[in-house]
Amino acid sequence: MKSSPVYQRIADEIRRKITDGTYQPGAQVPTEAELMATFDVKSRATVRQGLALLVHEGLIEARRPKGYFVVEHRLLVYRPQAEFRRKPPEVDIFTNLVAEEDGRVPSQDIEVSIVQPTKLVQERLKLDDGQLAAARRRVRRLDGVAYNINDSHVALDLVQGTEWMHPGDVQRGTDTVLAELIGGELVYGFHELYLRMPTPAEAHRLNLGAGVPVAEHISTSYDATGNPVQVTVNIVPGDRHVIVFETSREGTDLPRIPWGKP
Amino acid sequence: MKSSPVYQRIADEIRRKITDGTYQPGAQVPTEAELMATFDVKSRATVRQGLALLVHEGLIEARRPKGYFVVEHRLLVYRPQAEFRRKPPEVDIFTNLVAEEDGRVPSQDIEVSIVQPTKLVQERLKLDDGQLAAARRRVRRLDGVAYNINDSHVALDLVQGTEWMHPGDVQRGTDTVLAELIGGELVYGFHELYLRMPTPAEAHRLNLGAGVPVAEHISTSYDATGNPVQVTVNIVPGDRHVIVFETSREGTDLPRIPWGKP
DNA sequence: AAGTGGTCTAGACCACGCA
DNA sequence: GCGTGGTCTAGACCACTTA
Repeated sequence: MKSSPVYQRIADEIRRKITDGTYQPGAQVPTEAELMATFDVKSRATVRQGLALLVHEGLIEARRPKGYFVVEHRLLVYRPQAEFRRKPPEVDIFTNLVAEEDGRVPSQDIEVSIVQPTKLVQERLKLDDGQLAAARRRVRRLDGVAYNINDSHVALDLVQGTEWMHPGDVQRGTDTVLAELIGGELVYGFHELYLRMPTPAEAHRLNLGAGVPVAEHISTSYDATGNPVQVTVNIVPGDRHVIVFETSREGTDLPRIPWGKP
Repeated sequence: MKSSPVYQRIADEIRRKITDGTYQPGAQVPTEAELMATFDVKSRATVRQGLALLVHEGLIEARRPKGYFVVEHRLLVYRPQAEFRRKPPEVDIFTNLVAEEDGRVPSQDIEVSIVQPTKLVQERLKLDDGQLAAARRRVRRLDGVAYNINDSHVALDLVQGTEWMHPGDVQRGTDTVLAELIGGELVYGFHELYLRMPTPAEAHRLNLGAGVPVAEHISTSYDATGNPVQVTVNIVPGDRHVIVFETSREGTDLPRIPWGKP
């Protein structure tokens, strides 16, 4: 049995007090100076190393010049398949989510452009080399703070000059527009979730703390003939969302099971 | 325009070379001593601060005494709903996953116990206060290295003395056993994904690097009458898995869309 | 103005694993 | 043995925010 480094013991002690409830979410933990005293450590670097551990675990955050505080999270429900569960999709998934929260005001920035598709998009949409795509980029906010990033892509020749490319809210829903254009509903969704730490650009756009991972959610929508129509890349921050979906045995109707936050 | 701190510039420079392919996955990045020279920095602490940034972004890892290296990931497909897509589930989801990889040997440690249910389990299984649960804990490995952790819970009185509590492989599949016990299939699954950094215990059990997030995947299975039967908590490391699932419009059969890794 | 964390210096000794 | 990163000391000055 060898003893662990001092900075580890500092982190372990504070972590224990967080998980056992001694330090509640939102409460302040000791300052660097206090920790130097209680652990009889001679250098700030040592206690800072311990605190950095907890910061990168997403347990605490620094609020200068107050000190370090236990983080508190308010999670929204993020439902990848929601668009398939109501017909027609009279409301956007996002506004639907927010309905479950009270008194917070949703908004979104929308930006539409014509792009050379990335390899990711090209592969999933089965685009020919050189074929262009239209991109509809959204940042969705609640009371002004960004909640997630959502970039949809379709083949340019499908939507050029249509409502899909309107850089603002589309009342009927963009999926309805797409359904008209292809002459049929989007009936099938394929979802991939990649878990990783955010890039600095994402962390900046979404105001993410140091210990907050994201899911890169790539959703590909198909029509009834099995052709891919739309690829959407969502960046979903782990500190604001719980991702929720349902599955059922083939040939079975989904029972409606109410779900409240745990 | 104010200039960024030195350790930021060091991290930015190396990150750029990783994302643009100058440093390929598995390649070594400059050592601390080399970085001190090229950035004309006087203290190891400064370059270490920059490298720590990249470590916590999951981009590089230290291999003592060689230096720092760009991480490389091999992702397995993790399909939360797989159990609902074949009948009977002749193979376990996990062994099914591994079938998509070649030449790696799957194994699992299984451990069964009787437990006081956690609040998480109690709520989802709708257990009465004091009602006990059975837990079936698995660590699933590939070539000996842990890939994920999987703890299933059911009401004790449902499975006491049955095959479900056998602490080893159950050839017929535990879901088949459950179906027999309740006299009907598990037809519906409700899935919650929480993204976070691992606890030190999880990081140790799964051998996770510093910048690797996990998904806590809570899957609740229901029978045809809408009663919850089983709650499974999976810890899914982001550096070894892509989480994949499908959705379809109500009343629509899923087309079989083949999927290769991107 | 005071106190917090943010950045950086200039050293020291240690632990580990490869040649 | 040698070079790597891991841990720690003992300072310094700065930036920010709130009281």
